[in-house]
This record gives sequence, C-alpha cells and structure tokens, in this order.
Amino acid sequence: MAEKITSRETDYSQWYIDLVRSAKLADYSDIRGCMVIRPNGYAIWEKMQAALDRMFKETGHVNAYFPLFIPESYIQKEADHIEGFAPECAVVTHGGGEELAEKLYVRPTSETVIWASYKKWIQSYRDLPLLINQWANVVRWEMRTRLFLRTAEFLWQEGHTAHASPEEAQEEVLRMINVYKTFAEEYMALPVIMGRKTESEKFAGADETWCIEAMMQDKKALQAGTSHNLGQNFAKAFDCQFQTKEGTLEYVWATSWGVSTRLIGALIMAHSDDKGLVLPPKLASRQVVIVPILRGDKQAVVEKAHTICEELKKSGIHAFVDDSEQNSPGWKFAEYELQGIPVRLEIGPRDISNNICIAARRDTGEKQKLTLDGTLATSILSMLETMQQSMFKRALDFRESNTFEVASYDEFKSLIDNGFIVAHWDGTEETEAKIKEETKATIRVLPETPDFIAHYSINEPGVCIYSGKPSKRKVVFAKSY
RNA sequence: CGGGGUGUGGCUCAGCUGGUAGAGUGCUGCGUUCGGGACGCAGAGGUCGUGGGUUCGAGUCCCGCCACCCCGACCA
Repeated sequence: MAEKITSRETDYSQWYIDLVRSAKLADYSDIRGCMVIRPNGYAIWEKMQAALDRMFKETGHVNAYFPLFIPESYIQKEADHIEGFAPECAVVTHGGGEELAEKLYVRPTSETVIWASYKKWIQSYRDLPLLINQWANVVRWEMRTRLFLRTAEFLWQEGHTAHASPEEAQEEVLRMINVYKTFAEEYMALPVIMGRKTESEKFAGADETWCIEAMMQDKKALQAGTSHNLGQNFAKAFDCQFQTKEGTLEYVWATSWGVSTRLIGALIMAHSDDKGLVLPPKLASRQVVIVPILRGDKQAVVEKAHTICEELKKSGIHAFVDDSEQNSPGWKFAEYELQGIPVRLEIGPRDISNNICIAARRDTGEKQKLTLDGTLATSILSMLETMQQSMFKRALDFRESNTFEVASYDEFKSLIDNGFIVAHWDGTEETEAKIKEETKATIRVLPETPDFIAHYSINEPGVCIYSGKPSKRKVVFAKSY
C-alpha cells in the first residue's frame, strides 16, 4: 500500500495531515476551509458526544436547538461580542432570490440568538436557573484552517445558562470546566491544566474565561475547552431581567461553555504514532479486531473467531472479525493499527490447537498469549482498562518532562520551543503583549488545578521574568495552535 | 490579506527545447497465497482546473480567472 505516513520527526504537521487522511478520519472538501468528517472520524465524535451528553444531563442540563441564522441586529447588541466575532462571520444577504431587509449571520456562536429567547422565558427567580445545552454546527471564517483543529465550519456543543446570582453563575462556570477536565482525563486520556485565561485571551463578551489546556506531542499547547462567566453582559444587551424573591428587578447572570470537534484533533496529536491513530479504549467504537489466520482448516478458524467475538460482545466489548480473504493478515494488522483499534486478536490453527490466541495492544505494540477459556473477556477488559490508564500516564509524563520553570527571560527564550514554561508574570497586558510579539508564546492559562499549583508553587510571589516587577503568581506560557 | 506552491485516471505523481496520454497504487474478474502492508494473468478507467491567445498542431508557450494546500498576521 502506498499510503505512507510521514514520520513525526520528519514533519509533525505533515504527519498529522497524513494520519487524518489515511486513517480516513476526515477529508478535504472543495469548500474553502471546510472538511468532510468521514465515518471513522465521526464515530469518535459520537463517542465523545455520548459521554459528554450524559455528563451534562447528570449536572442538570437539558438539550435544545436554536436557529442557525442570527439577525445582524442581535450580533450588534453586545459591543465586545460584535468586535470579536463580526470579522470572521459568514453573512447571508439574499434569500428566495430577494435581497434581505436585514442581513443574517451564520452563527459563530449562539449567545445572541439564545439570549433573545431567554429574555422571553425569564421573568422570575422561579424561572432560574435555566440550564440548556445545544449540539450544533457553527461557522467562523478563519484565515487559516487545519483539519479538526480549525475549520471554517465545525461541530460543537454550547451550554448557555442563566442564574439568579453571580455566585451561582460562577459555580456553574467551574462545574462545567471541571466536567471538561474529567472528560479529557478519563475518556481522552489527556491530562489538562485547568485555570483562567488572561484578559486579552478571554472570550469576546465574557467577564472571565476558564479553560483546559493540553500539551500535544510537538510540545505546543491546545485549548481543549472553555467555560465563560458572562456576568450580566448579555442580560443587559438583551434586557433580560427577573424579579427576585424580594420583588426587586435584576439582570440575569450568565455562563456559556463549549467543546468542539477540535477535541478529535487533540486526541490524535496527543497519542498517535507513526503507524497511525492510537485511540483510548473508551473512545473507540471498535475496541477489538479479531484477525483469523486463514490457513489449514479455514472454516474452523473462522468459526472460532466468530465464537470468540460473540463471547466478547456479551461482556460489552465492541469486537469484530475481519475474515475477508482479499487481504493478508499483515495487511490487516497494518490497516487496523492505522485506524487505532485498541486491541488486535490473532487466531490461527496453531493457536486453536494450543487453546490460545495472541492479543496485541495498539499503544505499546506488546503481544501476549491469552487462554481461550471463560477468562478471555475478563483479560481483554482489563487490558483495555490498563491501556486507558497507561495512555494517560504516558501523556502526563510527557507533559511533566516538557514543562519548565524559569526565572529569567533568557531562560524563557531558550526553552519556549521545548514545551510549557511556568514563570512569574507581572499581571499586565503590556508585558503579555511584548512577550507574545517577541517570542510568539502566549499565556495559556493561570492554573487553578490544585495538584498543578502545588507541584510548581504557582501561588508563591516573585518577580516578573520580563519586567522585573513584583508578581503574585506564576502562569503557564506556551506556543499554541 | 501578504508570501510560496499545486491543479493530468479514484489517489499520489511523471510527462524535457510543443507532435495527439503514461507510471505506481487503488478498482473489477479468475487463480495461487495468508503468523507484519503477498503474487500471477486478464480488464475497466482521463473533454490534462477554467476562459482566451500564439501555432499546421498546446498537458507543454503567453495572458486572465477560479480553486485548493503550505508558511505568516487572527482564532475553539
């Protein structure tokens, strides 16, 4: 097969593109910046959606759907919001062959159209909190796009909540960023640093933005999810007030939070290797592929393979058999490694007579013999669990060994291409902008994860590496996607 | 938007100083194979991105347009 993946060492970007295309996760379309998500890629999204949707519902949220089109007048209601998003919007000017009286923006995010509805639904403190999530597509006319990481149209979920007090809104913001953290770590096996964004990096229209940041294998940072405290900004813009218990009128406090198909890009960039995709078992729609070695009594081998498959399925393992005869076992091994199937079982006549099969783990390549008896499913389940844990551990070790604490700007400059930098910052936008201009590195996050804070003594005062002025805390710098 | 690149079978690309379309891979059929991307034989498949120009003749030269990709400035 000619489909060779460029090695990560040779060209990381090309590796990523080759992998996405040859594993059939996504394809370019003829529409600028828009990709086709192919079944293999969409399956990952469906697994993500299922887990996230369950977590949202467990925290009291419900799903709804709002229009794709947003009247220009809505977009213009919140000043920071329009400034942040208008330049990258697609705008519809005609409909039904006629020029529209008012232009319609294709949503880049739905705060405005949702708050136009919330205004109608909220009158009393009894209507609060309002906890709604929407699964949708959005469009941002990005100048430069990259498969999954930044496309003109992408799929995401956006939660939009309304609360009666700032405390309750803040609690929601934290609750949801923690849901994202849990999801990233437990499902994606992706360690993340949770914390706040600086003023200049926050969402257009938010008072405060919280995020989770992850390290990719090229040591760059990727923002994997955000949760915004919108204060009363949108409530004021849409004149959404409620009557309190005491009978007074107050503007509603709001939050919004989202993750997108970018997570698929994060998953690829964090775990995969030169052979192809490596999927954490919890996000693999196909967890075990059984490859029968078709020689000798083929019929018996194929039957045994299917018997094993049925047995695994009964234990809740997503297994399948590839008993097609047009491709050799070697071809199948390579193909399913490319597609990231977590475990491969090889079974041939030799194994059947020894009452065993060979199990190979995708992440490490390790092969081991498993006995073909009632313990097989249990062995596979524990192998999947071990794999999930060990992928997380490996990613965490990688991040830790590529995170450096520095005390001077010279050190900063010499290490910034090697990973994350933990350093003191004087808290000013000027310093942040200067460092960005000089090094292209940005402040990714003001960490709030307790173990991270403890590990790097984040809250210990010191002096800013750039200005030498006093600094209350350390922050995380990195180059990012 | 600035810089660079590319448009030729499904895919990746070759095609020089113009002479009428090629490879690898994939696809279809048959047979032999099968424990790390097997092999043989026989097939199908292209108005060469698009519009104009030069020429007896254009995939090839010239001009315009369009699209996509890559590198920057902006962003989940």
